[in-house]
Amino acid sequence: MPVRKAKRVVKRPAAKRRRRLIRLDNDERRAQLLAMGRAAFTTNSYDEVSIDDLAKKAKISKGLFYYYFPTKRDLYIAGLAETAQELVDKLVGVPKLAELSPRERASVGVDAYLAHVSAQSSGFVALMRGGIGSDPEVAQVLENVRVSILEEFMKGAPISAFLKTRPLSRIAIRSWIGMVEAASIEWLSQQDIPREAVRDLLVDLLFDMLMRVLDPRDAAKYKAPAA
Amino acid sequence: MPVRKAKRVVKRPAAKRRRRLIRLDNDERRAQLLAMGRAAFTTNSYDEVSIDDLAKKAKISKGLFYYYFPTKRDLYIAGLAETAQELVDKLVGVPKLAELSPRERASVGVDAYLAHVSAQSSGFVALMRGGIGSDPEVAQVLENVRVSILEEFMKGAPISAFLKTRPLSRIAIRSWIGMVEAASIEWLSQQDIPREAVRDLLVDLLFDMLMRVLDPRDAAKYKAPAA
DNA sequence: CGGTGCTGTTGACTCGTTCTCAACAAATGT
DNA sequence: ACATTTGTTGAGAACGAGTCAACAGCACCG
Repeated sequence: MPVRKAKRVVKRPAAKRRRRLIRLDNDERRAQLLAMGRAAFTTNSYDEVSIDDLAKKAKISKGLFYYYFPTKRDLYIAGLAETAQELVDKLVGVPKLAELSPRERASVGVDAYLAHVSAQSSGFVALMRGGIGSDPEVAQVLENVRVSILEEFMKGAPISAFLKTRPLSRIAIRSWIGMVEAASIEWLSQQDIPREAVRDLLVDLLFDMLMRVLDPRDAAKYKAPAA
Repeated sequence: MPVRKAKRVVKRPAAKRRRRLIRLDNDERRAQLLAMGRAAFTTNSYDEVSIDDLAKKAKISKGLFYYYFPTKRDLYIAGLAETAQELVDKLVGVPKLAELSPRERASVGVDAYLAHVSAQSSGFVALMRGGIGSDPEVAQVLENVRVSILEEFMKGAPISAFLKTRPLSRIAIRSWIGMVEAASIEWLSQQDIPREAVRDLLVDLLFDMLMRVLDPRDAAKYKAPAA
């Protein structure tokens, strides 16, 4: 019979006082870890965050972390999705959106977006920078935010119709979104610009863009004031 | 006396045929590794690329890699900088740029940019997605690209003056750059849109933007054709 | 031709990090 | 009292970045 590797002897030194386990409800613990993870990822980059540290700060064993999240990436993505959802919720919560004209709707929406951005600045930057380079799941989260937001505050305007009929308009809309994000980030890095100025510029350019991309007949409806 | 771990005996088995070393010139090897690194990072994300693998593919020891690059990050950044430089060079190489009107210059510049983007699609995407989330050096490389390009094909137009006089114009320009990048990425993901259409849209919107941000007196000079 | 010094090259090793797993303990039945 | 479920632990496997002392190829010099 082959020599089996000796079973590891788990000796429990009687002298060492046993720390009483703290047993939490499943959801609570998960929530705790998720919150701590989000905090960590907004202040540090992905690799800088170590599960060992996280577990230490949460006063649990590393093993327990993996009982709740299969991988570190899952924690990251879960946090990102939550951050993203908060942004969407904030915008969806804007009251009376449906009653306004397209232009007013866009203005109120962009304003709410910028308000959120400035309130959550570091969280927003963390969301945008993506953390993990080109992870498809991360990209998906960002994609969902963009689509949700547009769908929401462009409801009523024939945006979805454009997307289908004119291929260029899809690019145009994505471009404008890219513009909003770039503007937000730049705006955060300067203190002194009033929100309304940024908002008006973005809204004006949105309609400038629509004018150039839409059928002339439809475009007339959205005619923007000249500069 | 405690049992000391026996010193590892470095035995050179006579039977084992010694592989003759391949000794390369310093620059050659560095170039080889950089090229392989760039290839790896354009098809895989930062963490997916392992120096062990890279060394294996280059048929060298891992130690040698670190003789040429102090860290993995350095390889990454060196590659990124090269990719970025290629983009800048391409645009700077556009002939007779100085002779054109601002609008034509912008148009030619954007066109060259888009041409490069479509030729180097995966390289461009790799450049934009940044790989490492919020690394300051990576951000610096991207920043340099943007500034160089703008400086180059906006030479003559009072861009730098705007940046100083009107705080909003800084945001406006960054926004437009964000727009160009977003448009490029979206354009790459659709096959069927002619380059000229994207180019014209971007240029038109650039001047729409200038109209809204500039002093009315200056703006008159850049009046864009209506949609 | 044999030394000598420089430099490209090796491979084993350290260290840190993600992720695994069998044993264990606290609650919850029955 | 005993059994079951499930939150929890700690050791360690697996792997990757980065280090280091020794080594080999080559040019130069006598």
